[in-house]
Amino acid sequence: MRTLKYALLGLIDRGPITGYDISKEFEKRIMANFWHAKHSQVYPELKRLFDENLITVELIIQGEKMEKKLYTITTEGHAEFVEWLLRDEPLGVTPKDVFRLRTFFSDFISASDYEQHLHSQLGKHNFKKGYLESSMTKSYDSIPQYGSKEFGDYAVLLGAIMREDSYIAWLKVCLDAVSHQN
Amino acid sequence: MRTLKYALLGLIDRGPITGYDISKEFEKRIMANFWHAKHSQVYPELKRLFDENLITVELIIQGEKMEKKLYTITTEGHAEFVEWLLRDEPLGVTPKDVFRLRTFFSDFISASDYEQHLHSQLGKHNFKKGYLESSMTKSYDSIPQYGSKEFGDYAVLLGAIMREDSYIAWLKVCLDAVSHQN
DNA sequence: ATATAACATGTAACTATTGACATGTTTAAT
DNA sequence: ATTAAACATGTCAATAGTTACATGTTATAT
Repeated sequence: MRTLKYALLGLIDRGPITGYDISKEFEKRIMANFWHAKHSQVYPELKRLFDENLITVELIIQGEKMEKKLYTITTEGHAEFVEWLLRDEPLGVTPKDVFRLRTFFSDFISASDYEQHLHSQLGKHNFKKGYLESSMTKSYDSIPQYGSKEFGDYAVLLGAIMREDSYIAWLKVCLDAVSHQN
Repeated sequence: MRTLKYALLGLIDRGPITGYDISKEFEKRIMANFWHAKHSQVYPELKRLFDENLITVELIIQGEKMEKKLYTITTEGHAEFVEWLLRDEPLGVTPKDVFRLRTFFSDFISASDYEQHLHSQLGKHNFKKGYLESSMTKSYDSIPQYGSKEFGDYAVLLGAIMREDSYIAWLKVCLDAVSHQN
């Protein structure tokens, strides 16, 4: 499906960007809430997009001699990206989730061991939710206008918070069910 | 991380099972709500678990001559599985989501094109939610006791329904935001 | 009877992803 | 001055996962 290709094209279509900054998006920024790739996957894919004439590259020097590569989208690149954006694909496979897998097999461990797991998970998801909510209040006090870059950022951030809320609610239901029974 | 290894060990630990039935779990059953593997990945992994002495195999004949392989867990296999179950691992990377990726880049398409996408997604997730809810009402009228196989089944099914609910709620917020602005 | 779907097990080639290796520069803090 | 963190770009080996190829059996419906 080459989804990484389109993730890169989208970022480059927003304006010239380096491979390093693209990798940062995947690892620390808003994008990390729904896509991920290591730099070892990003650099070869950029090379490939260049070979396919979907992006161009400009070598620039930062400071004394440090080299950077600035990638820019081509007309074909933009066309292919928008064509992908408009596609309506079937729902992909449900995402894998190791904690749900452990829950599925929880009958192999004691109620108190599973309860401990649930508390640990709750802590991690509450922490993540807190971080997401602070990003939200820091950046937005109202819903950005559709058509701006900010709308996309806002929508996926909101989606990430709602996903954490739902996960936390599920963990609490599980905790309730377990603790009322031992 | 070899998570597939533990997913297989867990299924086999519930009782002797064939590779075919394991594949069915991943593709059609409750398990499909949080893990997935094709039979082309399952068969080689079973071979590997056998080589590692974590499972044993018994060849049985179904009907006239059709061969089946029944896998059973060994003492070491059970020990390794429970050891994994009790592990507390850090939160993995956030799952990839192509629709969130499209939303992130929605400023490249018109409001009405994005609105159409949202309606399509809503249809798919509502359908999935309906299917999950019918499985739920068909199988459970109360919360199963912790420690039973049924508790795990129930918990992950409930989690899947809550996940769909949250996704649908998010799609509706996006739809609201877009339709009030064009 | 016969066709279709489900049962049953595998391999091979390819794509996607990760983790480790490898190297060098610039900025900010002490 | 020096050190640590961040900047910046790559490769390589291994693991994970998908798609297509390959083959044969049994049960169910027409």
